[in-house]
Amino acid sequence: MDKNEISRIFEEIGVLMELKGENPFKVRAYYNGARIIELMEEDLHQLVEENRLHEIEGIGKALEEKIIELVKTGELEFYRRLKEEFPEGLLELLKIQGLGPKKVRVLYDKLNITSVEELERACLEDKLSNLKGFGEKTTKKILEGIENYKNFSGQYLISTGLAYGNEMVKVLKTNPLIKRVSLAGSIRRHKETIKDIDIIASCDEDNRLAVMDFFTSLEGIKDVKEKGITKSSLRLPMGINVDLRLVGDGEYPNALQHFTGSKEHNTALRQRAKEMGYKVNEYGIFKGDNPQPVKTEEDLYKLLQLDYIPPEIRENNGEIEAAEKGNLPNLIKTSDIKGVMHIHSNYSDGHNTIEELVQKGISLGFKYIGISDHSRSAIYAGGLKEEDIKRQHEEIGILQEKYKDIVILKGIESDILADGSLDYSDEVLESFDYIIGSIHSNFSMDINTMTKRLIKAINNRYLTILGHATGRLLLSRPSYTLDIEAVIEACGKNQVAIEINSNPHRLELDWRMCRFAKERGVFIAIEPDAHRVEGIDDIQYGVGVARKGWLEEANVLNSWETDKVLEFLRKRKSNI
DNA sequence: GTATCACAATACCGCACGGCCAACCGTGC
Repeated sequence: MDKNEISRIFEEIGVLMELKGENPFKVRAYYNGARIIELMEEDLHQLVEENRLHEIEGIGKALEEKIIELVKTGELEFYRRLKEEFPEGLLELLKIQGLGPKKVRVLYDKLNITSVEELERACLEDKLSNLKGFGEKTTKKILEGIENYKNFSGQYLISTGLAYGNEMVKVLKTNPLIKRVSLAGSIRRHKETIKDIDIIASCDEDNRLAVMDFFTSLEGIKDVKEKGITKSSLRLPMGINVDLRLVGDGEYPNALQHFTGSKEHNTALRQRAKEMGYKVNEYGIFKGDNPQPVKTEEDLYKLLQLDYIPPEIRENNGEIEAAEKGNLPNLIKTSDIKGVMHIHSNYSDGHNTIEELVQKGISLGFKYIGISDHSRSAIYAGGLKEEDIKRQHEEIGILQEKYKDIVILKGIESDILADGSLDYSDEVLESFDYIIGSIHSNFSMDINTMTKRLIKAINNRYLTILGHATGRLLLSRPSYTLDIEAVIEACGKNQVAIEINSNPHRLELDWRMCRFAKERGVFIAIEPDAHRVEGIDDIQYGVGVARKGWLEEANVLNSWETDKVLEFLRKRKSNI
């Protein structure tokens, strides 16, 4: 059993214990354990072999025993028994906004509600208002939550898709019968959320059955939903479906192109092919009945007299016209990133010391790294008081002496307060190299008040970067209401950069707005919002969003050389 | 359940807000 699966089980144990009403700290120990295992760099099996699990902070005797049982037997008696105490549907109910373990428990105990459908019916029949702690407003709120849930159900974050998808592809590559294999579909296009994992592979016709046997008997799958010689579908324990399509190697480029989509892109591409006297489908490209020789996806686009269109921008947003004219953007790459500025240290709610973060930056070849802890109003996150800031700046000074190959910047992630002001006096704000401004509280404002609040912050000369501009959390919380276009325009006018927050739950500024920002001369900072060293690797997801938004090096602040970035920060601050 | 400078007993981010019910509890950041 691999660490992702063990992490998932601990997470679920945490949820079930909350339902049971266990001691909240005990519950947190399991959530904490799940996170530690997920982010662990060492080999879990090796740690079990060497009996070294307890050396990890946060893993005590009880969790150690459970991990060992899972690794050795693939099962966990404690988990099995815990699961039996509640019907499976209750876990789904917890995903509904406004419903926590306590309320779900009451719904189950008093009304025997075990599924979202039953809950919806009970709300519509007004059965909840008789329950203690429930009233008219709660029912209304739950119904809204259900609506929201329905829009999100069956979807997963791109990070989840990539983690499992890449692993699947890696395993398939070990099979010598498979000639070529790749992820396809929305994962390959780097959509922020995905429904399933699509994989395309090629092999000789005689080997199809053997390859499908291999695929459907892989370790760690929950069940096989369908099995054929051209398509098989299976489900992973966490619920996500994986489809494998198997074609001959000659058909591979077309199949890959076809199943990468998007549907809209393919429709437009087929239309173009038709005008040129070709026919394109998932099996090939034809002139009359004659298949045209195509060895790669690149060949296919070339035959249609187009530059190669990267998968991320295949959304029928003008990419075909641009490819025709040779005007495709030279999309930003992860290797272009020269530093990051949105990182939390253990001064606030981050896990690592500044020195550890700096060392990680150096190991990634960064030329600069900025520390931006939470500001004083973010009490839940240990926001920095003025004396903490002084202490932090002193430490950064000392570290800068020690590490000469990287520039360490003094930043802060300042809360944008309800009235649009930043979280410290001008004198304190002046002491930072840059300031990221983000909204963390008072989300429910009408569109005008919220837009004014943001624009007031953007007009403040100390604000350098607007953090997670719309506050959405993918698959759980919609953006707050704001006039995003007005906000972007204000950023352009003031030369305030906008962040693409690379945390897989955020991934905003949304790629759909990136081109709007680009066209208005707004610079984008692709930031990890890391709370521990490993979190910095999340920039890969942010880069995916930037690519989807047609961004190039010139648009991305932290792909610039150090001098240019420092100049940008200095200029902004002195712009009175 | 974990960590701890008391090895048995204690602390573990802490506050705002909304809603139900009348002073608080659950949810969410």
